[in-house]
Amino acid sequence: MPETGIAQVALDRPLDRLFDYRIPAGTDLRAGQRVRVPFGRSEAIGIVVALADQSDVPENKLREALGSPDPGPILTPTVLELLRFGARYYHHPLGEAVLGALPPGLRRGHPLPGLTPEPLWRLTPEGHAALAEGQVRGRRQLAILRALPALGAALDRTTLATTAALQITAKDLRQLEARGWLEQTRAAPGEPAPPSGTDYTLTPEQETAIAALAPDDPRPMLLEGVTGSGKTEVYLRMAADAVARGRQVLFLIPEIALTPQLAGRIQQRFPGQVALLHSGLAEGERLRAWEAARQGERRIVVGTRSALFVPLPEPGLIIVDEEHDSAFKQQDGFRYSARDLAVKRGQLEHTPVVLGSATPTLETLHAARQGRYTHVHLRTRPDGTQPPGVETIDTRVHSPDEGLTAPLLDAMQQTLAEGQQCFVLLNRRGFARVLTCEACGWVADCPDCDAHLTVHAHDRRAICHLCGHQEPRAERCPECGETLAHRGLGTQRLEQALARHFPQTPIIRLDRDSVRHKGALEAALDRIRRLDAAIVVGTQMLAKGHDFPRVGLVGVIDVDQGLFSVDLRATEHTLQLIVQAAGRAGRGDGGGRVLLQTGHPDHPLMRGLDARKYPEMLEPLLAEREAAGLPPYGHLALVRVEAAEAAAAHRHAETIAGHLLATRHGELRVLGPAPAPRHRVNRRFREQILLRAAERQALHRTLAQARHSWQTEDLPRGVRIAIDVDPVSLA
DNA sequence: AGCACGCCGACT
DNA sequence: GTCGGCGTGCTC
Repeated sequence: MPETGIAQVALDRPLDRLFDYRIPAGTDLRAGQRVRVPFGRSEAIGIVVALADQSDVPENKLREALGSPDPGPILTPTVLELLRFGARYYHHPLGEAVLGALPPGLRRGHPLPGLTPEPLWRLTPEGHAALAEGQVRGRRQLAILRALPALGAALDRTTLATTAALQITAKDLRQLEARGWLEQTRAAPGEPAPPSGTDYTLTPEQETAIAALAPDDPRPMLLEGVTGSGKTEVYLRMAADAVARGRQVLFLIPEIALTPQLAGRIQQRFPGQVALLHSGLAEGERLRAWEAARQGERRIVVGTRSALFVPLPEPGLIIVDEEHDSAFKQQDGFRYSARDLAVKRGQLEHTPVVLGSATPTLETLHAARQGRYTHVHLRTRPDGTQPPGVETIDTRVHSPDEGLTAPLLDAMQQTLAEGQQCFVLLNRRGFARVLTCEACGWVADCPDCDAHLTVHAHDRRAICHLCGHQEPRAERCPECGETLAHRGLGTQRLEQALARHFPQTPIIRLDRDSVRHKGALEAALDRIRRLDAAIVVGTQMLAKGHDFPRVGLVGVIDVDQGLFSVDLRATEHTLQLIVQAAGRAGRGDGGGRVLLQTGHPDHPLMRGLDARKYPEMLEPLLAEREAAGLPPYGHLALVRVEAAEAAAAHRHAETIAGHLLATRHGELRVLGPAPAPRHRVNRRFREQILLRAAERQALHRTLAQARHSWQTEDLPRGVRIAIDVDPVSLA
């Protein structure tokens, strides 16, 4: 029987190996190509990872591949290499990593979509006139027309939809065309549209930053710039250069839903050339965007974490905006950091990487100081304003009532009187009210998790934020029969308290609950931008990337919570939050104030707070990390063991720890096992082991060998083990 | 992970 | 008498 070779195939199973298949005679399979294969009693879709002449698998076990849905590879060699690296680095099964990099449709074996060029739409003179004369009646139509630049430039449907924050169908556009208000034009790739307005002059710092991007320097560039310093314009110019050189740009952002403005701005600058990729897209849309990027049809890919693995035929530049954002770290399954792997991808593709942030992580700053990254600063804002300083309010002197102190209320009063807005931040998500008995101390807990149930203002239910468990809200204490009270402060309650203090002032709440519905965030952002004096209450979400022109004051209700928490990065994250929040204030005229309510105003960390000196502020943190051998000076990995019973979780965690100790390399500490901070979640118990190594290599060798040894011995089934390399949080 | 095979309780 | 519980074993 003539042999044409062996394909080594990655499959979407949590199995840490590849499967060999004979390539059918007359068929050509290549690395990166999808294959349909018989697997056990059924079939599966896999990706050919490598080809070989022969296999170690006994001849009688080898089976033949069934064929490929594609004419050739759909993943480029570099993306495949990146996935192999990632699977090795994060100690995750290759098959899950590789198949996870595909849009869901392709993973299930659907054919690649055909690409039909999307038309661009622009205003006709009649449309322009109709808009100017207020003849456009429908709200929807008005929104669509308004989203278009006044004259000339044209946008595709998706760009229009992002800009207008609407679902726009082809039918909507054809209707407007029939009215004579819109017309179609052909896509003309290559030329970016001019920056908003006509004469956007770059600051000298922006010019320097752009000039500093040397395509042949293998080092990533840290672009450190305060909020409002014009990082986006720098990105756009760099992207335009790459596109002009015939290259593609990969632009990673933490969360599209929170920053529709940025995505819209990129799309407006490169009409018809942007592929937008995020989990909010419908499956078909996502698939088409992916394919358009893969074919080189779209020159700019804007996307969240998972967009990192999009194959690009002509890569030229990778940008990671808000590089400090923890959304770049996947928190389950394949726990990769898209930010770190973006740096790796840049190396593999020989493409410059730009990491931008107002508040870079300690790791990034450290790398920049060591010269592993180039470092460019944008210190001034094009509009000449300065981020405000930070003031503290001593909560031991001014005791808060429902979270609010008198000095904060006074300052808000004054700010509102000047026609400016106040932002009030509650720095922890899910910090809502709990049901408690003031007589005996009973608290309503989740039956399945280590968590209190929280109550929301509207419905009559109590909810667990960890597992979603719901139950009717009890009125009386099951222990002693007393009437139950609602304790604790959530954004909802804060909103009510503020409404009592400022009955005449519009109050907008911005948190995960209030923006759950489609378009709710856009509506809220729009309302904030339209209003003058107003109060906005919210979580961290409020401090992220939005441009608000009239914020005169930012108040942080309980800064201590984050600043003095034990978790590895809590302090760093809180400092970032404060700086980002300060960046929201004082963008307009008249400066701005940042007020922090704290019980420790004399703490060195508190006294050192200055939003204008972010890196200096981190010095004490860096010193602490160095002394403790923590990142960026040491390297961490977390091994979590989960089982249905507490004793089993602990026993097996001990076994795993034993494997780790036995295979220990270099300077490596095995800490634990200890119950994980949230020991019980969803009726399962979790133990964790922390590994700390001076050298990265020691960590990886130990993990690889220990994992091998615990996989070859049989652990009972119900026990699950997850490895988190470079964990963002130890919780 | 799926998906089967395999040996013990309450039902048409 | 069987339908079905989820324990363990394998997938090129």
